[in-house]
Amino acid sequence: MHDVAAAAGVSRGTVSRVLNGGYVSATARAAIEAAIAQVGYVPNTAARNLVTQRSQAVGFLVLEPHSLLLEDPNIGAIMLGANAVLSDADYQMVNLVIDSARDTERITKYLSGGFVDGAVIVSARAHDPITQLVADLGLPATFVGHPPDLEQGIPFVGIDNVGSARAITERLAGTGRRRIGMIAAAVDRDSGADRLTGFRQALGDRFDPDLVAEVAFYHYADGMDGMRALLQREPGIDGVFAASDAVAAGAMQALREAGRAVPADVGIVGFDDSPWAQRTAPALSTVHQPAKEIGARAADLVLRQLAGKSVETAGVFLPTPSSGAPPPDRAGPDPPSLARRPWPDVDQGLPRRSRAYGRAWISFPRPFALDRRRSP
Amino acid sequence: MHDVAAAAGVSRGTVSRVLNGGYVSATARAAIEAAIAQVGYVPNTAARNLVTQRSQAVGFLVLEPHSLLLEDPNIGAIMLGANAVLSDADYQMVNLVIDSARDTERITKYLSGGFVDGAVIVSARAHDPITQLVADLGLPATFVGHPPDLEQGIPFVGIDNVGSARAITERLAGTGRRRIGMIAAAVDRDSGADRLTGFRQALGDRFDPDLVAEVAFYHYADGMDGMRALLQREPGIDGVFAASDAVAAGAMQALREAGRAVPADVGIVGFDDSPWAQRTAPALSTVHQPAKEIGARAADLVLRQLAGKSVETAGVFLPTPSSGAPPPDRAGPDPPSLARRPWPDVDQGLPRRSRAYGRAWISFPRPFALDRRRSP
DNA sequence: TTGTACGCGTTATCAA
DNA sequence: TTGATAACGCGTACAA
Repeated sequence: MHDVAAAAGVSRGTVSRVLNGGYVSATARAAIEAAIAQVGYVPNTAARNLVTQRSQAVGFLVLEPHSLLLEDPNIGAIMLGANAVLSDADYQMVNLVIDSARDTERITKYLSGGFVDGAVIVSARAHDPITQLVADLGLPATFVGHPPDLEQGIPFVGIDNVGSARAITERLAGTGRRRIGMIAAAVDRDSGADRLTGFRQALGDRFDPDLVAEVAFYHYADGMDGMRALLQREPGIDGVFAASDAVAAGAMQALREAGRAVPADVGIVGFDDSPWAQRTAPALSTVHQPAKEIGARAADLVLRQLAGKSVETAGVFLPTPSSGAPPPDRAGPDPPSLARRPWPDVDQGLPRRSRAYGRAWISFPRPFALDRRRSP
Repeated sequence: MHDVAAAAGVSRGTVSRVLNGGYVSATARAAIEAAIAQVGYVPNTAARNLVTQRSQAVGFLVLEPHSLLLEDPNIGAIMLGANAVLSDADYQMVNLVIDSARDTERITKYLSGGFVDGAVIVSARAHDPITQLVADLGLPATFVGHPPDLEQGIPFVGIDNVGSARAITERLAGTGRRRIGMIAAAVDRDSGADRLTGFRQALGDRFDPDLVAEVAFYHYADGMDGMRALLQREPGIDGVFAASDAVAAGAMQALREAGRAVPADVGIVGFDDSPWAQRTAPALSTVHQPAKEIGARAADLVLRQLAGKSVETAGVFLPTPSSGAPPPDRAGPDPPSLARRPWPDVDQGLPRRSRAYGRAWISFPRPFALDRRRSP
């Protein structure tokens, strides 16, 4: 900058003003811009951050194993949605995966060091140290999912996991399955716990804790393990609610290995409406989750806080999968009915169908992939 | 820091010394550490960066569409490998996806602003502006894949795509297929171009340009499109080399829709040995690519430059898939033979088998998934 | 409209 | 071993 000022024959203050907007004469501005181009000047962000106390960056915190970032298209889609909003506002999104005590330590430094102005936090559990840190720092943040009770005052955005899980379980039960189990993943996260709750609610008296296999993550491999466990406990199982599509895909693999036909012998439903749901054979019925929009809203809530606007700290529930109304951008004037509507896939653009069922929107490849009467 | 110094009754210089290591008396150190805890002091990284001219962060640049980061387990695995090495050295990896002119602009600022000390660059093409920027900045960097000719002096790490593609194509041809096509993705990247070259070399006189469908990305959807195009051009096609496993999975879906059986009617091979390869039915034969290690080596090369060590700028070719030797950590004393060996999957840990075939290591789920004589 | 000068929070140099 | 003090590169209040 010194060089630029010298080349343009002005003071550094004037250079700074043309960079940031201030009263500058046209001649001075022209001279400075020429000098900038000539010298190849780029502002030093560290110095700017130091004085402005801002970084123009927002962290995207994921409290899951690194591998899940690749496995789980749901997290990926949330990330994409957040990134779209952030880059649009000229913020740089910084991915921060916390998977160990060492990660926690390094990222604690990162967050407190002024590297980010705010954060979107995914998969936080109560008592996660990072959650506490964000609160202590007063870092503008938004949770994806229910916040731990501690952190009131931090907004969140999510879906009605309980209602959606209940709805798809009821649908599964409606196909005449008698022994219905669940592969419940990540019950230490609110999403996992809520989906289990919804499953339990749907089954009521018929709920059998023995038919719930708990696994750690929304992971293909965990789906295989969970399904094997269920088969061992109850060979007569004929229906399974998998906590995510990836889990469902793993479960189907385990069933194939066990020689069970899907959906003839065992019906499976998933959750997320991710690409997994279509790439299984047969394609999965699943709950549509507006993952990209969740990410976008979460990022937007961070940006609003950054702009000093007021924000509802109570939380935002996106309507698509759970409120009984179709997603806003596709909503017709009528209340949701059983009429089919075209539905774009999460990220492939392949046509699917969705239907309001109870309080949930369920996405499926055929009228209903599980109906025994329709499968050969 | 001022507060800490005051609370401990020392100068800021002494505080800085206990933070960064220097001669400090035990009593002073104790007093300062107590003060740090009491005040809840965290160093300001922006200020530190300003004076040290370092950020302890390394960028992971991907010059692909955002969605590919989710779709392509290969990029993901490279990222994981890089991140493991970087976090181990207490560097923060920052993900930078460049997918538009606006991204380029924002990330240019980010890179020139001192936000990162170095970069791992994936999928760069010649003449990518970012490539030029990195060279101009003198930013310590490593390319994954061949570097564009321009940027000599920047090291790279890759595999022998030509040789591997040739080997697996020869294997495919060896199963008796007569009309063999290729779905060539990303031919504007070196990996895509090289795989096409290898395919062409393997077929020699039998190479028919009409049987090559070029698609933009290593994408499931592109695989479907490519396969449809091939089927239209040559209904009698009976073998396909897909440029990646995701492309192969898409191609299989298209074949399924067209009523062709795999591998009975059409044999397919892929590339990457990613989870895609196992989750298709039947599972794919594919070229094993040590993606995690590629990422790790690339990150390591950046770190070495940062440490001022000399680095071979010519490039590193990892031996696993292409050099004719088995991967270092699993290599026996003997030269590779046709004997089977157990092989852990890229990230699932499921057992697979690999075999040296010509210059490439090929990973497959059965003796050879394509052998017609072995499939019903 | 412009230049001057101070301060942002650290590290590094030097003399003590 | 410690304490002053000068950078680091920039934004901005203030004076001109």
